[in-house]
Amino acid sequence: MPQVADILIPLALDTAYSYAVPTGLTLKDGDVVQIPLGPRETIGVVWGVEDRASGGNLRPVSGAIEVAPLSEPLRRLVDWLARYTLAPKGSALAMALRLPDENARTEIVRIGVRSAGKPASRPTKAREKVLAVAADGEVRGKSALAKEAGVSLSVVDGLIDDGALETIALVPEPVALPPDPDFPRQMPLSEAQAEAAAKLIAAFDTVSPFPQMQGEDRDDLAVGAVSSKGEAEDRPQDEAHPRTFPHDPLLPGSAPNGGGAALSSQAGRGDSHEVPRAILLEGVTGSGKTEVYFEAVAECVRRGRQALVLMPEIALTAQFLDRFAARFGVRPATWHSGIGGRRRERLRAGVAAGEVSVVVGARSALFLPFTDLGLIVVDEEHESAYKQEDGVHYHARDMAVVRGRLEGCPVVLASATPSIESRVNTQRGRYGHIVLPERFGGRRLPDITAIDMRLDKPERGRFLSPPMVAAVKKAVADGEQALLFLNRRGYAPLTLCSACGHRYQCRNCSTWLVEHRFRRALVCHHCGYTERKPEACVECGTFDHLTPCGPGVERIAEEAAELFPDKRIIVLSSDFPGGTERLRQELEAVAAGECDIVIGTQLVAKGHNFPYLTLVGVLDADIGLTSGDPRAAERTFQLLQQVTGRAGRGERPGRALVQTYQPDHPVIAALLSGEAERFYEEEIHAREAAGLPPFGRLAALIVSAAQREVAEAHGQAMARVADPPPGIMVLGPAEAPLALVRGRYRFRLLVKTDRGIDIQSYLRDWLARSPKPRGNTKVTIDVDPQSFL
DNA sequence: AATATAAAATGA
DNA sequence: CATTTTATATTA
Repeated sequence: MPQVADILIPLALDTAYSYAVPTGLTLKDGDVVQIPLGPRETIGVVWGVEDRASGGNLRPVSGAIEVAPLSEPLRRLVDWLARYTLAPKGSALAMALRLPDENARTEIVRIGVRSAGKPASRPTKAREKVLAVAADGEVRGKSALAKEAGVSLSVVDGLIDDGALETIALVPEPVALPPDPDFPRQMPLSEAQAEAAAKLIAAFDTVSPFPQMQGEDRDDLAVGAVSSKGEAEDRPQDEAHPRTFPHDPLLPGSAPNGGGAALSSQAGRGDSHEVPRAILLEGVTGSGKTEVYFEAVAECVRRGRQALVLMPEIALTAQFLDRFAARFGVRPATWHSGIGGRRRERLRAGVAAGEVSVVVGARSALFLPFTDLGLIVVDEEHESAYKQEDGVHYHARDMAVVRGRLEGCPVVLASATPSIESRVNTQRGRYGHIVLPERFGGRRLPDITAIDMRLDKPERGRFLSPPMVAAVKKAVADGEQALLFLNRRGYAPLTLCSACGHRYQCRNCSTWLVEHRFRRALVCHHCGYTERKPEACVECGTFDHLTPCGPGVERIAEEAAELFPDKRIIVLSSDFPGGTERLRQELEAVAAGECDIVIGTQLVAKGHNFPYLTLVGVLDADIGLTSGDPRAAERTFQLLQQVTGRAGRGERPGRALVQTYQPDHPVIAALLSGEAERFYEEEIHAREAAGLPPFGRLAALIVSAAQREVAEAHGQAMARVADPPPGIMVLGPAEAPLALVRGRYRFRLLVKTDRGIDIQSYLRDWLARSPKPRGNTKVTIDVDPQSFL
């Protein structure tokens, strides 16, 4: 019987294409094959094979490619991802299968050298130094040998020509050395840590393994799928998303025991005996969460299975890798966007072969071809960096929960400041919850005190209030480190001419230009537009009347330098002069105590630990509280809790001072009292009272109008949704100003649907049926289905 | 994504 | 009307 294979191609195609399987070729699901597509050849993955006559008009599969096939859980993850994010299946596949890089194919053989045992014909001082180093007979890289001997490369080359050194092809170093789960640890776990670790380890035996997953479970893998009414929201409907593949247990309607009708949204929900989909590991800053989940990683390795630790890219620091090495004896294999070429391919191959047991990586590591995944840890689970906002829109934390269920392995979400989603999920019993309420080693959390800026005013033109100045003065006098936190890059967020009142604005974005004094430029933080800072006002021509309004970190540095002239001050922000490598070095230097006062943006709140830091001064806690973002309060609270938590993690106790104009604001009050729980309760209630779900499946609908004149003719550049289509709830704003972004007017609003429909095509159809706007306006819709509220 | 085809703009 | 640029459709 001839065979037909359904091949999914890693392109923006939503359906698999059928190809004839040539006689003599055996294919099974997941195999990677080469296929003709139009006039060219590409690769694809077998998504299904059927015994049937091809009908004669199908093109044949060209051949199989000798790489590890995609495992069933990974294929199901692709299906799930595509459906959940409304992305074409092929695009989802492209996350897990990248076309083989031609550069990576050609193996680069590194040449090593070692002593040939005979002396140099004409010995020189430099040559002797090299031979002395090489005398041990070890093989070294050429440059490594030259560096060790303190000579230049040409000396080594000369000795090779001379015959005193012999060359040897280096075996490529392994992508990762095996971590040792029983490596002697330097610091014993605290009682609380040991207890938490034991709970995590117990989870290895309670997760439901993959083959048993069935019934309502299948549909209910969803992670962010709870509305205010607590009903499932993301149950896709068959008619909106016709099934293409013969057997896909994740899709409703294909269950052996009755299909879609049995998929009650109530079934299985809220059952306390149900196995949790993930475990939230919540530990205050300094509680040693990492050490706790390292124990789960160790247990996973002991069981011979693979572990994946996801981190936001910025948190993948040398500091973290060293902590890993202190526990496991070696640094882990790492995966992030910067890893390319051969290294990337070899790591993939190592993971697929099961040789690499632990991978620490950024969100894209989620799609690595693990053969036997036994644990996923999502560190800093609240981080918004887990959201991919271009291409396929997905949230890596949530997809980690999905992959964990598909692989039948525990998923640990770790954070000091968990997201609202995870809190709600723990409240509802969907996620387990382990709490570490106290710091490791008996250290205390920093005392947080507010400075009411209405009472303690800074001097004119200054931004540090007297109590803040006094606290910094005392800390540095005692030889301690102080951090002044202000989440604003540059010198001043707004520049105006005091002669004519002209405000410098971005020509693309309707935002104010931020002065960067070091660079002598005005910069738009929205689109990156930069112009030289003018000598005279561009509007009225007056000299010396450009006035900076408000502070940025550069301006604070200026003030601090005047107040503390003999102290070492450093400014750390993402636009650090000298690039990321220099920035990394500076962060290390600060951690080593080579600095007295750090002035930083949110960059310093994440990833790095500063053991000498005892004082954190938040210069403006109110930033971000008034923005239109519905998550503003949550984000601000998390950021402030993270940054104040930097203090006092070393020997000496820490404290934090918070400058604010609204000490009674719920966010500030919660921060001061340390009552995070209550804050989140209130936040969740507030959202429900406002008719918003605590979170849900949302789409941001972006309407772009092509022409400025037309947009402005339409009622003062305001756009509105007069009549949303049924099934779509507009969360707001119903009417909003058009923002000019890269030459196009855009209008962004949040919509929500509780139906399993394809939001994008649904809205397109609705738009096509709506009355057309006058003039030459082109309206397009772009949907971002992963913008969780 | 790569390629084919259609449509629009350019130019003598 | 041929040539070049740009937008849109197709790939099994």
